[in-house]
Amino acid sequence: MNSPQERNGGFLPDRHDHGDCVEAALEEAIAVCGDRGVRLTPVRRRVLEIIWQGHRPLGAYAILEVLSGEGHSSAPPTVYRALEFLLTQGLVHRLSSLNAFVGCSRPGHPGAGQFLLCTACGTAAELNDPDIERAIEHGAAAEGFVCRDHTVEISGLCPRCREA
Amino acid sequence: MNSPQERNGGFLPDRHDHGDCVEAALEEAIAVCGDRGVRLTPVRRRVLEIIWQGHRPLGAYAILEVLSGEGHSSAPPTVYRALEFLLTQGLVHRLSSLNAFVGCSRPGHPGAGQFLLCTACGTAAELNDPDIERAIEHGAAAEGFVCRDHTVEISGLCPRCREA
DNA sequence: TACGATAACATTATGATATTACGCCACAGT
DNA sequence: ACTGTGGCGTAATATCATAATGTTATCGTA
Repeated sequence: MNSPQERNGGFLPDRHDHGDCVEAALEEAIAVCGDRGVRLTPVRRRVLEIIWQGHRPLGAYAILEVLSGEGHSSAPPTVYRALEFLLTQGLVHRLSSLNAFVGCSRPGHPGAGQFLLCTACGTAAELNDPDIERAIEHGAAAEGFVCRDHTVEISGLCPRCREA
Repeated sequence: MNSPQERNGGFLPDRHDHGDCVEAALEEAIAVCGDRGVRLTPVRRRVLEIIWQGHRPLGAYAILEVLSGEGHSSAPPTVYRALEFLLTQGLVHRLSSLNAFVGCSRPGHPGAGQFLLCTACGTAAELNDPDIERAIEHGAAAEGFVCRDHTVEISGLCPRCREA
């Protein structure tokens, strides 16, 4: 287990106790929401769980399918509302190159993060590399541009797939 | 006018001869396609022109609308096929955070570039900042990840909008 | 407990983006 | 002229996301 500040962002070993991952993410989400006085309702909580269940980005309609299969009467707005909440609270990230969502490994922290997306196995890893952030900030400033947000999504092969 | 190697990637002054921009982009595209023995057909050429007509990213359906308004009988596949060609030849870039397309300022060169997207006026500027590329490559390598491609899209305020 | 305000949610419909499938036609090489 | 290929037109459909409207749940207040 990593520190509570940065959990499971990187590529993980073949066998880790994934139940623990999900549980830890949930506990932290509960804590974050509690601190902020916002409500992690059952739907929101369940969506977060579903997202954490894989270490790979999940599309909104894939989440919807899981929800629907559980008896929750659900339609797209249900999922998108939950996602919007989770995004706002920094509990998940949106990957625009995949139109998909992934759990945030540093909830409660600012910053957009950078993502490594394996095109072979679909897993995602989150970086929070200050050098990358600095380089971006610097490059933008050189053009007189003020950064508000950034999307950094790197596709390629993860350590495991690279060998195979 | 900039060098033929890097044209109009950055934010431009209020009044520049935009007809020249478009014309130069087209000439270079013709040259690149000629060198490679691929065909810049009328549809492809016209789509490239339309994209270059603004310095802002344009959605596929916006392009389609322009084409349709010109008597070309067009449907989504027409545009997407042209875009796919232009992307393959490195003549345009796709901005996944906007689902939109923008002319490449360095056609014929490798690399994905980085983009500054002004949320106020909608203009886009392309960077090709080696420091950013290095930082990304380095950060990825530290995770044992092999980069194939990357998406770097920075949203914020361009120099002009920042003042207003 | 009852009340009113607000946040969360359900439902239906629709908008926006992108692709599949199929067939025709133009053009280059023979 | 024949033929193979690539490019394009067309219709249908898949995929991703939001608008609009009304209902239900929750919370603070009395």
